[in-house]
Amino acid sequence: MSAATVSRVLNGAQTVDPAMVARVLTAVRELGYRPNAVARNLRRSRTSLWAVIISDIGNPFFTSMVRGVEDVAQQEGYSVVLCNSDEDPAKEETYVAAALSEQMAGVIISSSGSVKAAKTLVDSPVPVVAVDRELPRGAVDTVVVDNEGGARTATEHLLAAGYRRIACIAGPEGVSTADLRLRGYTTALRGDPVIVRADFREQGGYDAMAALLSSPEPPDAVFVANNLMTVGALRCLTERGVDVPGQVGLVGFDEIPWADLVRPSPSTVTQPTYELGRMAARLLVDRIATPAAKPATIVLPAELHARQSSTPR
Amino acid sequence: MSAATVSRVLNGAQTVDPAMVARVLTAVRELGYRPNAVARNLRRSRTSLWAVIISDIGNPFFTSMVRGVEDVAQQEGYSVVLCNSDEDPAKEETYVAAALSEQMAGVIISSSGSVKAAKTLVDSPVPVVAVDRELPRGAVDTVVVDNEGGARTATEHLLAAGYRRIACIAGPEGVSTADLRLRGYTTALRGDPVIVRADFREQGGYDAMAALLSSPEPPDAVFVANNLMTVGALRCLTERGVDVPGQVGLVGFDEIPWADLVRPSPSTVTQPTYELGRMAARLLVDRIATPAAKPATIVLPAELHARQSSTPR
DNA sequence: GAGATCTGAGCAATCGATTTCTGGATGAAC
DNA sequence: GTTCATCCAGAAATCGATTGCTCAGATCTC
Repeated sequence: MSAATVSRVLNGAQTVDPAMVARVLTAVRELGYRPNAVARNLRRSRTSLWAVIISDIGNPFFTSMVRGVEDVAQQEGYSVVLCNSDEDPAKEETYVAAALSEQMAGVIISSSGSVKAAKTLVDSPVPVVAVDRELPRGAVDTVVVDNEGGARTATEHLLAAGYRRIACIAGPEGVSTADLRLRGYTTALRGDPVIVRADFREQGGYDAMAALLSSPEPPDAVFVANNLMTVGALRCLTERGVDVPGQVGLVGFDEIPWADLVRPSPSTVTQPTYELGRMAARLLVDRIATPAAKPATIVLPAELHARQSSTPR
Repeated sequence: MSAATVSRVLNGAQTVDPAMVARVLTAVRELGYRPNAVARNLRRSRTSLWAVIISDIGNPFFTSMVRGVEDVAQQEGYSVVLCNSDEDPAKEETYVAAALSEQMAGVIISSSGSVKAAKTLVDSPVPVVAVDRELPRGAVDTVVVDNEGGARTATEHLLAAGYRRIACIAGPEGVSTADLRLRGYTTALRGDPVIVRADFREQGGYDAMAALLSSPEPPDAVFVANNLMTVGALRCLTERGVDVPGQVGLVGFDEIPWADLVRPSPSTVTQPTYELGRMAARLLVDRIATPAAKPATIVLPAELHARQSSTPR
């Protein structure tokens, strides 16, 4: 029999005689034949792979999000290729280039801020969805949480709890989540803002907290703009024997795994991370189906979980 | 000019005139030409992708390991496709089939126990490395930690600290790490073993701990066979107001992120997770270079980090 | 200056599956 | 009995880059 017939059988074409179908299937089984997906992709000029480009695979925020993406992908017949840019724009550009070369069916990206990578993506015909962080200057489908609102809520919560000198450990300039959370903080704050920029990593949070503590007028509370920096700040405080929340109150953005087992347990603004990934994947599915549709932006709510670290004074 | 010339330029062949090289390169730049990697892979009948099949993307153990794999991969010119089997043999089989169809250059797998997936892999020509968990019945390159030794050390540590009725919350039967850690525990233990099997997940650890506490003769210490179950056990203990280590001592296998911030901080047997991934990647590189070489097994040491949860009596 | 050697670019085959086109066999209709 | 529609399987083109082979033109040798 010919290859054409086999192909038709394996792709479920209707125009094959049942007896022939049976013959093909037994032959496939006996020979252990496995179609070459590379050749198929070339001929069809499309693949069934999505690239998900995230900026830190070690951050539980992203792993939960990826799970959301993955579940939808599996359901829709796609596989997910996870790319870890490690907050490095050069790595991000490499992965974007690879995704385009490999003719990926779609890209979901949480930008580490590379304008070049963003431009390459937007100029390409590949469907793109931005998740968690907006794509620099890109008019693409986007799923984010209400970063500004969440930060405002956190700051107002600290004010309501009686803290007065509230500092902010912010993220890197140019990353949309960092800037929006900072704006939420400054908007909510009465009095002068005290801002330390850090890098969204644990050590950065530690150093920023240390700097705040050794300033002439140390704050009586901090709002920390992401989970890893919150851990760093907490570690700094406990190492130096600073009483939390007695001497310094604390609220962090993003959830921390097993936050309830940490003492003092940190109050956090939690995001629906799984849902974030799920929505991004849904948008990608829609975009692939109708490439010309107008880009949508979905904003999901962030929620305050008050724990020990911000007990009212 | 012909496509052949362009191909030679882009692949750095020596047989092209410098003037021609320049012409090609400017043309490539102006047209924004991007080679189709799918076609290249088909022609060369190999790709530059590795599949890394792990059993739980939410477990920080794996994310750290993946980072180790990734760093070597990048260095060697490979990209990493991360596949999350979620401890589901069916999913694992799907991913293995996909990896073979897609002509992946290599596979690194932490088996969730599917014999079928293992057999498919071993029978295929694709280079395979097992990491963290041995491949069922597979004679392939393997990188593991000294699970039995680590478990023995943990148990002996509890004995030396004065605990006498030491129970074990073990992992699922048939998974090599679970069985070896259990053996280490029984070997080290003097007296009767008390064993509860669970599923390596948080809820499983919680339930197992609850069962132990409500038994007629509750243990005065537990050895928990992985990190997620350790968290579950700890949560159970703190929720019920059981003093740790006063009433019940605890040592867990695997590191827990920010364990030092948890109160009481859990003693753990830590593995060199990053190194585990790095070694697996190195083995894969070697295997790709010399497919006929004899399979190697590398055993890395596990190290006890004593913290508050196993303070001597 | 004739023949040998070398360089470099194009032609064409190739990877393996998909898909359009083609034609033989079968059956129905008149 | 002839014509025509239908069905199904095989032949062949195709996807786009790579690479062995070929050959024109340049360079070299004696």
